[in-house]
Amino acid sequence: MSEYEAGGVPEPSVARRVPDLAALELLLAVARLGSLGRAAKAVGVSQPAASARIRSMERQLGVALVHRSPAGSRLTEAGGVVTEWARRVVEAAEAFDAGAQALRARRDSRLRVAASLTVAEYLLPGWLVALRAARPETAVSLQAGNSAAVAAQVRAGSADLGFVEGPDVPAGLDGAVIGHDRLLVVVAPSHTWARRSGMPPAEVAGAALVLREQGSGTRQVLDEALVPHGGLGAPLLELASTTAVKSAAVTGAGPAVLSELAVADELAARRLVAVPVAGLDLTRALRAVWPRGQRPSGPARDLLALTRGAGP
Amino acid sequence: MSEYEAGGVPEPSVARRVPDLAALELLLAVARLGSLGRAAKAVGVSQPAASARIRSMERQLGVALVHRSPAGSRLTEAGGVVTEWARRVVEAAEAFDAGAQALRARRDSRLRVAASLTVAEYLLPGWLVALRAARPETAVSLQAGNSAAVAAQVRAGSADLGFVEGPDVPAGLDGAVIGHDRLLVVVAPSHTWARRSGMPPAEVAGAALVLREQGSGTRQVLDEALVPHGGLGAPLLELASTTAVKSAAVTGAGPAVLSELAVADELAARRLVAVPVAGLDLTRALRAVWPRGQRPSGPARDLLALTRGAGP
DNA sequence: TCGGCTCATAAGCTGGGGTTATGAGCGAGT
DNA sequence: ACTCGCTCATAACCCCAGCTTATGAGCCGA
Repeated sequence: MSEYEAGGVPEPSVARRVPDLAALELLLAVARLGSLGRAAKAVGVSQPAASARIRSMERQLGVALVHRSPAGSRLTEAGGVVTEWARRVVEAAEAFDAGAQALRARRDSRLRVAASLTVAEYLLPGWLVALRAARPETAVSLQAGNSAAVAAQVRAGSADLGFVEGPDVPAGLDGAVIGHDRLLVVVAPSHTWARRSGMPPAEVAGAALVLREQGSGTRQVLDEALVPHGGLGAPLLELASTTAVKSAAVTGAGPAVLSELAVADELAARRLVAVPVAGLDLTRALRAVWPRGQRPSGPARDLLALTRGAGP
Repeated sequence: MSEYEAGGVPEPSVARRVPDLAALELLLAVARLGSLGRAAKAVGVSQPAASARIRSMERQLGVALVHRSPAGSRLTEAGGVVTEWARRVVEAAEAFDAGAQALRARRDSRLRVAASLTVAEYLLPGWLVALRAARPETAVSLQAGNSAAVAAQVRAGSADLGFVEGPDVPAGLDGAVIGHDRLLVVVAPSHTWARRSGMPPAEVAGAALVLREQGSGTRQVLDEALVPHGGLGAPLLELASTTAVKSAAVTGAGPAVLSELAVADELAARRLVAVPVAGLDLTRALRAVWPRGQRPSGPARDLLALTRGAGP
């Protein structure tokens, strides 16, 4: 739906209906500390400001969130639920922040990481949050690029640790498989395929699919995997970004093929359904890589320890 | 860490470092539409405002996000990665919004749902987002409460569909198991137990744990399950909210016992580690319930269809 | 060369959200 | 019983982030 809003009526944005990040953080602080005043101090504003902010949030949501009393403030039942939802938003923001800081920090960081887009987009932020919790002093810099560029950077010594996807360890590097990325055939729940269990690969190959453009990593994997099954047919749509493919699939444009990492949320929320395809292997390894012979140590080792079992 | 900020120095909030939700939405629109002007229209602001907003976002993050050209605007490499991170934040906000709207909407909605806290906090928002995508016209109202209250509401006809946890279907209602909620013993990765694989239940029972207070649902389940293993020992901490227990565990206060739904994020990001306990069954069913004999139809049926396989 | 798209710049307004200062409940301790 | 210390509320004021409209300047294709 949101795909088609370009010329149409601007759909009232969520931002209008969801409180500020600062307000959500304040709410979490109130939940934790049991008092507006202390929460105010914790987030660095005056007590009246905190009180007003919570009140305007209650007005905006149309629900009482806290019981205010001279003895302190407790969450209402609805407040507790809302707080939990708020926590999810704030956590996503923290991941964003961790990633953004790494992106900004160029050289001179204690740990310089180069990562493929898949890893950078879907896995790294979580690791960075965890790393920050475990080793707050570690400053991480991130350089995102395709697997070849990552390998080059690690080889050149401008990155201490790299993350790549693909079948082989790049030449001149050592590496360890840290997980797998599987491509899935996904459709909107309303699509006919959603009820199929176990499609023949040839039928997938012949169907009109929503895909990334030629040359993208996922497209390559798909092309190769389908060669023994008649090769990939003419695509329905070729889009330039994973996100675009995803929203096309969600809006029911047609079946798409995407990394399971990219669609995990959509699958969980049933916005998309995975269609099992019998005997089609669309798995590729995710690897951490480092200069040959130099086992990661220090910060690189810390980060590596967090990545075990990435991708299901 | 954040647990102790009450009296201390206010830690600079993420909100300061993460752009506005509106800005993130705008970035997504630019990514999707390929032009500042069209993105501006899509989110309902003027083109200069959009341009300025993106620019200030780039300044804030210290990274160029879009290539501006007279032919349109494309994301930079970093911009693509940032956009994906932004998408996560916006999606969490959308879940928040879906939940908040349901909470606000009282009677007269097309679908009145009553849900236990666990379901309301962790599962329902996702379902509501999916429902909104599939059936935008369905207005949902949500009433959160404990399982007894939910049963009462469904029985009284003030809710069309209820979600409860517990071993039995409440009297007078029909129901279907839609998933399971398992309690996990979790510790910070630095804790000694983090390396244990397969603890004896008796050792868990005897240890000083971080727990919810007496009378909470999770506490009850734990108490009962540990009776055959010597009963629950004196807790290390008794806290009033799931969130409080969780942050205590994350900061290393001690082992905690929490629903896997509550700690899924923390486990994924390795902020917490689950400790396997051999032969201890801490699973309880999550059920959808409805008035005896009245199979859900219409909107209730739609929602029910989305809940299959909730909880692993 | 014109028309249509792009983005940039300029000037001015507005209001949300902040501040400080102060008051008013409630409860615990002496 | 009084007072201290916490709670939250109210009032008056201020400021700047972000909006708007109006306009200009590149680039491209017909």
